[in-house]
Order: sequence, then C-alpha cells, then structure tokens
Amino acid sequence: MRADAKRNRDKIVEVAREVFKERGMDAPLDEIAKRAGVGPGTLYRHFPTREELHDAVMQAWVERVNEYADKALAHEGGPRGQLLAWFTEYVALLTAHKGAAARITCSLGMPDSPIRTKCEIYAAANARVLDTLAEQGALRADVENLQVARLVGGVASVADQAELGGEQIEPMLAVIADGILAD
Amino acid sequence: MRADAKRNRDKIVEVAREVFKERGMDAPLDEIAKRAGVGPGTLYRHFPTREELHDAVMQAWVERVNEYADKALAHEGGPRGQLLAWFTEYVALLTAHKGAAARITCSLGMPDSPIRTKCEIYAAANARVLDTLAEQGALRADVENLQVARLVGGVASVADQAELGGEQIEPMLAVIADGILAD
DNA sequence: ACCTGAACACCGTTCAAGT
DNA sequence: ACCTGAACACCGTTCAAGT
Repeated sequence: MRADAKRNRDKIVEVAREVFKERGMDAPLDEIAKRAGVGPGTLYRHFPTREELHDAVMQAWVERVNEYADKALAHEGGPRGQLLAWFTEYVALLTAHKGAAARITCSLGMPDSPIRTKCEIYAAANARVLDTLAEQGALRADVENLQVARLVGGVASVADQAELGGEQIEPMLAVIADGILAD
Repeated sequence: MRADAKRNRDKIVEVAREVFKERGMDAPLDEIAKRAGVGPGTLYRHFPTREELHDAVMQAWVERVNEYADKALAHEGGPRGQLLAWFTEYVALLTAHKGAAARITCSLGMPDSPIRTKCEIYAAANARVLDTLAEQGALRADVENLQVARLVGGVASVADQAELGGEQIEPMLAVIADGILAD
C-alpha cells in the first residue's frame, strides 16, 4: 500500500468514526468523503461496502470488550453481580454508536458476515465470562453462550432504537440473568 | 371522503401489504404506487409518512394479537407453558413482516409514535396475559409488563434480522420465562 | 497504483396542471 | 376534492481521465 493511500484510508476511518458517532451508522457516506478531503471514489476503493467501513471503525470498540469482561469477572456480588456487570458494560458499549447494536447482534454466529471479526471477539469475551461462571456451577446446564449473546444484544438493540435510559435497561438485564442462573 | 379516494386508499393498503410482505417494511414506495395504479402524489396524499402506511397495513395483524393471547392462556402446561406459548405466538406474529419487529418494539411506551395504535393493542394483550398469571402468584413481584414486552420484542427483532429458526428462538424465550416466573 | 469528480441510477417528495 | 406525473433533491455507485 502506497503511503498516500494509507494516509487516505486512515483519515477516512477517523472521520467515519466521528460522523457515525454524530449521525448514526447509516450517515451519508459522501459527508465522510467530503470531511476526509477525498473523492467518493476513493472511499469506495478502500471500503466497497458500508459494512466494511463499519468493521474498520469498530476496531477500537472491540479492544475494550476484553477489558470489560475482566472488570466484570472481578466484580463483587457473586455470580449474579458479575453477570449483571458484564451485561451492563456490554450494552453500554454496543449503544455507544447508534445503529451498531442491531448490526452486531444479528451478525453473531454468521461466519461470513463482513463484520465477522468484531463479532468473534465479542463472542469470545462473552464465552469467557459465561464459562467461568459455569465452571463454578452458577449457571443452568442448558444455556448456550450464543443465545445469551443474542438476548443481551436484543436488549441493546431495543435500548438503542428507543433511546432507553439505564434505569429501563437494568431490570431487563436482571430478567435475563435470573433466567440463566442456577436455582 | 370521496368514493374514488376511498377506493384508491384501500387499494394502496392492500398492495402495500403484499409488497411489504415480499420485500420488507422499507420496500420502495413507488413500487407500491405503481402496482396500485396511482401516482406517487396520491400515495403521499393518503400517507404522508412511511410509518402511517405501516400503521394502516398492520391493522389486520393487530386483530390477531388478542386471539393469540386467549389461545396462550388456554394452553396447558401451567404458567410456564402459557407464558412460552404467548411469547412464541407473539414472536411469530412480529416476524411475519420483515422489519416490523424492531419498529413496533421500539415504539412501545412512546405515546406519540405514528404506530401508537398498534403498540397499545399489543401492550394491552401482553398485560392481559401477564396480569392473569400474576394474579395466580406465578410471577415475581417486580416484573413490569413493558419490560417483558421489550425483552420479547428484542428477541423478535434479532430473530427477524438474523433470520433465526424456531429452534434458535425457543430457548431464548425460555430464558425470559424463567427470569420472570416466581421460584 | 491511486485519486478525482462528473455522470448515472434510484427513490423519496413536491407541486403545477388537470378532471 | 382528488388525481397525475414531471421535476427536483438526495445519495449511493461507477468510471474515464488524470497524476
């Protein structure tokens, strides 16, 4: 990759992050091109689909998922407190960019999604938290990690689109937690 | 309303129902106008926003919600069976039109949504099922009907967008049920 | 090899002219 | 009072011409 190409690519991703943050994940692409000082064709050369640009933008996002998983596992309040901490942090992360929650959640477990990389990292972090708790015998035997990921992602999607506050989200996450914790 | 206007309106709704069913809730509007044999301006006169057309199309949908609530309450298998029956039927109904689940769910509890009428009817049916079970002491004291509606709607949204099958949906609904049933 | 930007396509929305 | 359809606007996508 030529130096000017790399500079353009980086600039596009940087600007896209801002624009997606401000106006949501389906903001006009030519606004991004304009602000980045490139022609629309350049944006298309680097990112043939909107999803590929999403993927690049969410790179930073993903690096924090593992941090959050660790923090949740270190949380006091036993398995229930840890589960809730994890769910809460994850929903917060997902709803940081409007429109991201639904996209990521519906790509979970789809091996050929364009944002596959991000999904795998989240799925791994989620599995790490759940497996840790399962080893302690804290969870029902029949819960699958993917199902839990989709449930929490569903809450995040609804919260994102309906613009719910934390006090509305918390009790929904508690229902999910109670549904998977061993009696 | 003049007779020809009414005829046009009815035809638009009828065609819109087919087109939304075939191509999802954000299918091109001028395809609907074309198939209904009217100019685009006529469609706009009757339905100034896409949401208002959605609302008209979902009228039939909504009439079946109450039927389903009754069926679920008559279900055998005790409170858990009844809850699951209700959730399952509701998700099936919501995912019948691609894109409808997320729209309806995120409008729940928003008094000035354009599809408010539909949401209220669903919320009422949901409340009827949950209240009946609560009177029997089958549910935890602190579950709010709206939260449950959003949880199930979240599952429906994810199932809709990821095109999940019933065998993937069922265990997620079971988690929600277990999360709200009294121990 | 990469970029630009004019050109095209698609679709939502408006409105002047018609009945 | 209602309808039509041309016209406009917006935005995604392509590609010939440039460096």
